[in-house]
Amino acid sequence: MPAPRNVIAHLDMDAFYASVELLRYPELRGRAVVIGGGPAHRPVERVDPVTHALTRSFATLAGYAGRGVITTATYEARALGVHSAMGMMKAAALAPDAVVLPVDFDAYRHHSRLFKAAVREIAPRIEDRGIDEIYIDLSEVPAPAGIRVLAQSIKDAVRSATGLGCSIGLAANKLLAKIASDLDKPDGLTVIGDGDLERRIWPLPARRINGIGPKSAARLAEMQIRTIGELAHAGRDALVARFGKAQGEWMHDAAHGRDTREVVTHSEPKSISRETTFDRDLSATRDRDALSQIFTGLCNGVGEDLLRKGYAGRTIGVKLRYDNFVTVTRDRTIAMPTQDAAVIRRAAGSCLKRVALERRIRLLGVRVGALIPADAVATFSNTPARNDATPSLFDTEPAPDP
DNA sequence: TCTGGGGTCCTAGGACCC
DNA sequence: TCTGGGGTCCTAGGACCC
Repeated sequence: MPAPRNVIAHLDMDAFYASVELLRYPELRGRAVVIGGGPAHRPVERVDPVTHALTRSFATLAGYAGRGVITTATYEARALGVHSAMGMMKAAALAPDAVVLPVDFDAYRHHSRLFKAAVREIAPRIEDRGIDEIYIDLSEVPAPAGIRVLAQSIKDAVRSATGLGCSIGLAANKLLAKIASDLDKPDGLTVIGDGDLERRIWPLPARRINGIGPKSAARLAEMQIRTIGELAHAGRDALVARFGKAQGEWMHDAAHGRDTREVVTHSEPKSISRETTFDRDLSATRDRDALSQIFTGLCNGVGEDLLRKGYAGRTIGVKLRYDNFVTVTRDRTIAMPTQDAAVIRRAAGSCLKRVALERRIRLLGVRVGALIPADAVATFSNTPARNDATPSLFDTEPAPDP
């Protein structure tokens, strides 16, 4: 009888958005390409009237003006120092000749479904981690030729289903599998076995642990902790003293490669939101009409999303970001879950009345949380809500403006 | 030339309840 | 007329991830 094994894979698509774009524009292969910004930078196509040959002209970063960040860069662009989340204008200074393409989420979602379906054919237990990543539980999947061969067959299946490459990390848990998938990108296949922790994981920066971000990394650096190995030797008590019990103990365990999280094959959404950053910062007084229109549009958008996805929610909130990048949120819980844009707008409008509107605003968002499936609303048992501002049927007051 | 949009989870204080 | 205490809900902010 074979010993029970725990085999977890983390699969990460290589430069996903950019790679999907290269499927349609193969002439860009080998060039620095970045994805980001709005539809204004769509390539212009021209058919020669005589030869009927199709030529496309692409926008470059040099001609880019406006707000926005890079969502994905090809490896050629990354070699020039451009990376995701970088402002477009900063990227333009580094790589003026890089081609810019607008984001096309519909296309990425389509290819996302394709690659996940291909993986599911081989290994049905997968956990969604967004559009371009999954964890795969391979513990029960037969691997007569070994797990490396099994992982390679998954990579092959993804490529034949989509034409796209991916990197896979294999380990005994999600934490190590995630680190492993990043070790040999692109087109990687990395196995982290029981004896590999000290040699392959400990030299890495602490930041590579999923859950240690820039703030935690900076605080660790203050303690002279920069690598995962240094974190492992830091001592539980010192970490608990600095970060609190939960986070300190978690960090210590993570540095020792310990992680007991399951692969979660199904989850329900907790919130649905829409937000937008304006082309220029808006004033609540001078741009009142524009702001009001945007606000209504966001509420309608969230309402549509709730309807389409089949959810209703009772915590309605707004988010504002001022010109100085300070962000505030306000929310309010109503008695009955809703998916009605007018109800959302009324509740969100009342939240808006509780924020300062002196500074100029660069972002406005609307969120609905505490979701339940829409078909469960009829049987929703209403725990008497405090602070309840649900408008009744008799409430004829017009919806407040922002 | 600053810094998107969609999410999740955690913390912490106050209200409220038993 | 100093000092309960545990549990849940609500709200605001923050860290982090893709």
